[in-house]
Amino acid sequence: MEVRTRFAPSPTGYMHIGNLRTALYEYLIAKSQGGKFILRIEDTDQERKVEGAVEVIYNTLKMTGLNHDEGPDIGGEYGPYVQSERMGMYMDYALELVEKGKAYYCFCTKERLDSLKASNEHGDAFARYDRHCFNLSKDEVKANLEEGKPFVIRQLMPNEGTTTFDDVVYGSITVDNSELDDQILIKSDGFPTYNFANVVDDHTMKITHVVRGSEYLSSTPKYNLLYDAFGWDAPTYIHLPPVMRDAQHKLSKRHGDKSFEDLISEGYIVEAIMNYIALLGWSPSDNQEIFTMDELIKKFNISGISKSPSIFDIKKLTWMNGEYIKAMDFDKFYELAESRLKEAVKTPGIDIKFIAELLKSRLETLNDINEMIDFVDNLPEYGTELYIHKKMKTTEEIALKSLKAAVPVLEAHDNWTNDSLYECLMGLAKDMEFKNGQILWPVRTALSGEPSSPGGATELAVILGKDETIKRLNKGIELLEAAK
RNA sequence: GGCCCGAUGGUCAAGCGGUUAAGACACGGCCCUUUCACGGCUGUAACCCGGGUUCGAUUCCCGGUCGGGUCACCA
Repeated sequence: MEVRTRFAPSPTGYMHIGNLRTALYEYLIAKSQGGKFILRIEDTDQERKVEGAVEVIYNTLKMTGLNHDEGPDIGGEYGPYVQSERMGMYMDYALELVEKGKAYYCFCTKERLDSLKASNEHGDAFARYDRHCFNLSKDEVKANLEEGKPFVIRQLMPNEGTTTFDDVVYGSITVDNSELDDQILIKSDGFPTYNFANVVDDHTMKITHVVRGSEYLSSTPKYNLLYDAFGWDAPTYIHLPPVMRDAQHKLSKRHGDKSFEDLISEGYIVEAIMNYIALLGWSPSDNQEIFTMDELIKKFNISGISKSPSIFDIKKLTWMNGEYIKAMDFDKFYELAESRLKEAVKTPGIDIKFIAELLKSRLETLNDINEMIDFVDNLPEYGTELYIHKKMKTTEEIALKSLKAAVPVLEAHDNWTNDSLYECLMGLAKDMEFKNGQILWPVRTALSGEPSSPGGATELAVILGKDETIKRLNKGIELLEAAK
């Protein structure tokens, strides 16, 4: 049988990292077995409707390469794929259950339900419905309906025995049926509850593997009973442990955790994000860590999914992002970095591409760019202690000598390329009987005004050009003289 | 509170009755080097606790602790 998984997000306007990982796993489970990945939009909550939110979902799937085989935008055999467009069917299915004696009308008012809860000794959250309306006779039900009394339809749970289901990652789980509440299937406004719509949709869309967060683990017996009531085969369940911010909190946008688009705008690479979240809760049978999507499809297996929650570690993502940047071919990197480079360097005539080459192996995120090269436009204020470097064997005195010697030599030098400049300064070091570092470190420092820079002395000289280089060298001399 | 689930270094994680308990991130050190970064080498650091079962438990069973989830006319 063909494997069919579905991603069923609510359009909230952003892509939550936990949801994205769920989508990834759903995609991988389907694709690793040659199956189909379906997109269904769960927009029944009209109050939470957000403008443009569905587009965010389409865009994210497109960007990440999680291409769906069926969905609202591309159609398919089992549509519609937007839940709000499927409203007609749920009532019929619910009535079918009433017919079969597996569900019943309930006319209880909110007030009665509330008082039921209030009288519960364990607190209002723990009260189960008392089946008051299950005892209504056919005639009473009929009379109520004719009267136009508002009603809901409830699922009739067995009051004895246990229900067991198998989850691929958590194994066999059994609960007492007495724990199960007669949950509402159809609300008084005629709309289905999520629980009911989900089962009907998954079945009618022929979903074979239901992949979702572990928060649904405890309601799964109810779903299974629903499948049984209809006489349908239940799908294979794959529950996923949550992605956490720390040991006790799930990742949540509301508490300031980053969404997918936040990460992108902070300079993270799509592929790195996907690679990283693939490893949050799943591990391959070998030690591979860097994966292309195709490799993931090939290597993904459900048995590698873990049961325990994982904490989202931005540091490891950042490391991985750096790996992706380093491995990327230059043209692609330049394309991604260009706007940030141009934002960071405004001085005309600067060779941005050359800077990009220097930066590529030094960046962890694209957002590091600005901070790393803002010295190009403006030499920062710096103290002369920067000239002191133990390993380079430099002191302020040596630095002053170096800079003073370097200025005339460089003024006379015309071939302003890295190799030529390097040769030139090395020659100077030799003439002065200085160590290489004793020339190069002071020059680098004078040119950048920073303790570290994305290139050495000669590279910075190339970036800045001859005039600016001489100017900054003289500035360095001035500062060192003043510090004497 | 009832029920369900989980627990290996700071983090991600391998492990599936016998191991010197992998690997990665982070952190420290060393090397390379014109700083930084890259690269290479290296170090610190873990089986939640108590009972069983067993010749032998990180691994299996039971109890506890801690953490999470769930118990809506929300999804």
